[in-house]
Amino acid sequence: MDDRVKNIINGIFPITENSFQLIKELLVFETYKKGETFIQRNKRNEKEYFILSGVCKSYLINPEGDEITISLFTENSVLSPFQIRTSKSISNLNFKALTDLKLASIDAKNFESLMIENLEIRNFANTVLQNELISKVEKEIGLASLSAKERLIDFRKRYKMLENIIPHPDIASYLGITNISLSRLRKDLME
Amino acid sequence: MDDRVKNIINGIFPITENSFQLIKELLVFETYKKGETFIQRNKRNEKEYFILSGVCKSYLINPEGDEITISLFTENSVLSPFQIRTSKSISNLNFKALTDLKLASIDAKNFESLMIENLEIRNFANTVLQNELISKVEKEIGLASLSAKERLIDFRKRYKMLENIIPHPDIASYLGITNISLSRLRKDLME
DNA sequence: GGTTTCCATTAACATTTGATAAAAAGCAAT
DNA sequence: ATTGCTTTTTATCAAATGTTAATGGAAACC
Repeated sequence: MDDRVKNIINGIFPITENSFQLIKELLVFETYKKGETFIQRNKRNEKEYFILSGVCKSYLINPEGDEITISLFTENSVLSPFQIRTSKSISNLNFKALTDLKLASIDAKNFESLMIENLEIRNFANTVLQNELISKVEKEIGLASLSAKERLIDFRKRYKMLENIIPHPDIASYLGITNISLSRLRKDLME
Repeated sequence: MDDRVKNIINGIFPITENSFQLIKELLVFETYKKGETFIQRNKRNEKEYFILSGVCKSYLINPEGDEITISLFTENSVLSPFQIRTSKSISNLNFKALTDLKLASIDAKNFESLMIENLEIRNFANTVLQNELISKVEKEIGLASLSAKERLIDFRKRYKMLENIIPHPDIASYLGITNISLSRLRKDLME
């Protein structure tokens, strides 16, 4: 299991075995069942996560009571942006498992201590932050310049098999449409 | 003019006079006329900017040849995210002045050298990066969960007088709608 | 001053998307 | 297999948005 975390980190910013040992000692493993909400709004989350297997989403609840999918997080990625705990709107986000989920977590305060004393870990965290920003800008570009049908086509490229694994309403709200409209587009794209 | 830059920096992350002097020596002042594109796609931009006055946008050109507004940047803000020069999609962005524009620029390589040797400046740059990410997530939340009319209402709150200053087609594409639709919504909101 | 270009609004029509309800298809547990 | 539950699809109608084109006005240019 530890090796899975090492692979995730090295896929983002390679670090030495010594640096990884510092992280390894602090790792805690967690599992959640499909449908479980494991971070709730306004409950300060003081952990960073590595996704070992499964898919989850960040979401918020609109005035009508619907869950709006903001981001999707897949296997072998880092879940929460490091260092960002100050924004009110972001702290309102919930996180829910969309499939059975295996996570490795690390206490945020402990991790920040590591960042201060270890340049490699700091660079890793900074790279995560940059990647987050890049992916946001890319999604921003997609939402602003593509039609719903084009966004679905783009989604299929970026998230391959996810359409067969997670509930369609979650995909639909990620794309900014209803699940009925998603169903129509799916039919449309089958010719 | 230097003081303007100092105020912008201190509004984001306060630094000492000594640290500011390091930046001050490297500042170059630039002006652009309304409508000028001052960063063009694929021409690597090796500067960071402080916006002293005016408004500008980042945009890309879709296959139909239309300009799609991605972000708006207003007076007293920092324009380009530090350290992010690697993403292909982001390097495809253009930047255009939407009003007459006064900028202070600093060579990116020089600035990075300052970041390495000066902790305050590094923290400032990191805060800019975090703020960028926060604002992207907030925009993402808005685009996914609000109707076009609600997005316009939100836009008016966040950008106050901008609607009277910059061309409506730029606002419309920022909101993800056509300028004709924007015109209808404007009429609608006047009751 | 006059011309030209760009911008904002409006109208008419086509297309897309949303809302609601109902039917069909999967899936899990017995 | 059958029963329930959830998810996905389909149908119908209403609302929102896009497209094209025409109009009027403001700003920029010569």
